[in-house]
Amino acid sequence: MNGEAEFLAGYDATAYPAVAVTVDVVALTIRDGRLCVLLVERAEHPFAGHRALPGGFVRADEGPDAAARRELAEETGLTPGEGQLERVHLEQLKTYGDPGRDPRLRVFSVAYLAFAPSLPDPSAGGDAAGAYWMPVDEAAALAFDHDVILSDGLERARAKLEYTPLATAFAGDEFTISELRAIYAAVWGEDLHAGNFHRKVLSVPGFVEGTGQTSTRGGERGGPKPKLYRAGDARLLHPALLRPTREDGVR
Amino acid sequence: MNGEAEFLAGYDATAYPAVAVTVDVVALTIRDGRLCVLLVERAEHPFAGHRALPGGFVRADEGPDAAARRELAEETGLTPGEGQLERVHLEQLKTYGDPGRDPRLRVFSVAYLAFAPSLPDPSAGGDAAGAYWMPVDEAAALAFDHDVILSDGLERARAKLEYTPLATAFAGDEFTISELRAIYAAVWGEDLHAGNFHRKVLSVPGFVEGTGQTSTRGGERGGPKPKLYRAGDARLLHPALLRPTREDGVR
DNA sequence: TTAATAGTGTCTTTCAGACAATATTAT
DNA sequence: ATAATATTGTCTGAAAGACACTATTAA
Repeated sequence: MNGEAEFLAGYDATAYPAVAVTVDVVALTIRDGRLCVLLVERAEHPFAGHRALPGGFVRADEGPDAAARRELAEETGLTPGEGQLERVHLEQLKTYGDPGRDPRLRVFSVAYLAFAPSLPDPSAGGDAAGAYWMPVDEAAALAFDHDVILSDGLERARAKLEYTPLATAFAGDEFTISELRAIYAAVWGEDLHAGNFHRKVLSVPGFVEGTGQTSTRGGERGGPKPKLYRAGDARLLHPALLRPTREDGVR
Repeated sequence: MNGEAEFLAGYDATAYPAVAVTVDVVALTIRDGRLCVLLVERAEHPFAGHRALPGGFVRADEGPDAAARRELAEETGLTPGEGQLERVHLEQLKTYGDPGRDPRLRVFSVAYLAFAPSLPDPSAGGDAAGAYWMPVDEAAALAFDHDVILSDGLERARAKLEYTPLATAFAGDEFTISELRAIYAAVWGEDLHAGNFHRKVLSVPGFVEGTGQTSTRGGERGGPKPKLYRAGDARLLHPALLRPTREDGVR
């Protein structure tokens, strides 16, 4: 059968149950050295009082990418055009559409993954009274299937840090190698050897480029003033930075 | 604003334009040493006479995964329960939902990627008179945005072969190292060094396991009888088999 | 001074890739 | 016999990881 073709040729919108399409965003940032996710507090049933990923309906005149960026802007209080929101890395994660995942009607949710540099508390901007950043290891019992979505997003984020330079999306314009290492440590949940990490990062072509500048201060507990770097022009890391303690082969 | 929550609380199905959700499948197989994709011939407008990826509407009682497997079964003539269809690897690829991608109504398509061992011609089974396997390098000018979906699917497939043992999903139950190498060559579009590939495959834990058997015949143009292997229990290849001529870093 | 950090050097092991060599089989 | 293939061996260079070392700075 010519599935889609045949179906749509005879499609009558009123003959089928209503379907809604939303976007949900797994927005990650680093705060105080911990990996945090943006959550909202639900006011309405179902799951009233539960935490959930920020999200909303895809409007008729926008694609899902635009909807995700709009939702992220609404929840974080960032406004388009100032460069901040544009610097947030946003990519599609996966679509969740099992029957019953929303008790009210059939909802397909296109989930997105966002990497943001440290942002002000979302309650400051917008009307998101119940929005905040929460460490990912404390984020549980989320509404709907958002626990699964968050888990999938974290795994994707951890994998992406291996073979892309996206860790720099968590940092400011200029950063030190130590700050970059802290990002990897927060996302992967394990410490990395400082010396080997330093040499490795500088050896990957296009990962970072030096600014020629040096930080005005050393570390909080001593140490020399580190050099400053900015993101390079590589889109893939080669060779990749592989996670350490991944059990071989995953049988 | 509590995006999804607020919206859905006040959701009235008749107050919003109709939205449809379909699945489209990029089903890949190897035929005569070439990577091929399953296509259908469209009979109806729009894009009548054009080729398209097989797909169809997600029914009310099934999730998108089940819908994709059902569509694949309908187009290939494979029937569930015989093991053949179950051995096809199927994974979600990406969702496409830009306004205007279907000229009739708003359609979100959840695309899937399938790896199948060599299958009979689809015209034999089912009622898919206009369905066939076509080499991917000849598949162009597809309906809707299916060129983009196919391109995304091919890139995903090429990447997956690097760090997963999914190449074995293109092979039969038992295969030789040469056959496995031919699969890599077909998907990546470049020849691989026989000696190095052989040693590499056997050195990755859990990639393949020997059957103790030997092929009954050597190659068509001579050579010793090769040993037979089956898929091992690894779900990730470590270390990975990286593609050769990828330009460093991709700036 | 003390302790912590930045950055570099060294060594070992693993692995990728080039290349060679040998044995086996279809034609 | 000839040519193609399967399989193993050898060598070189890249790269990961463990560890050590020096220089610099905050407290």
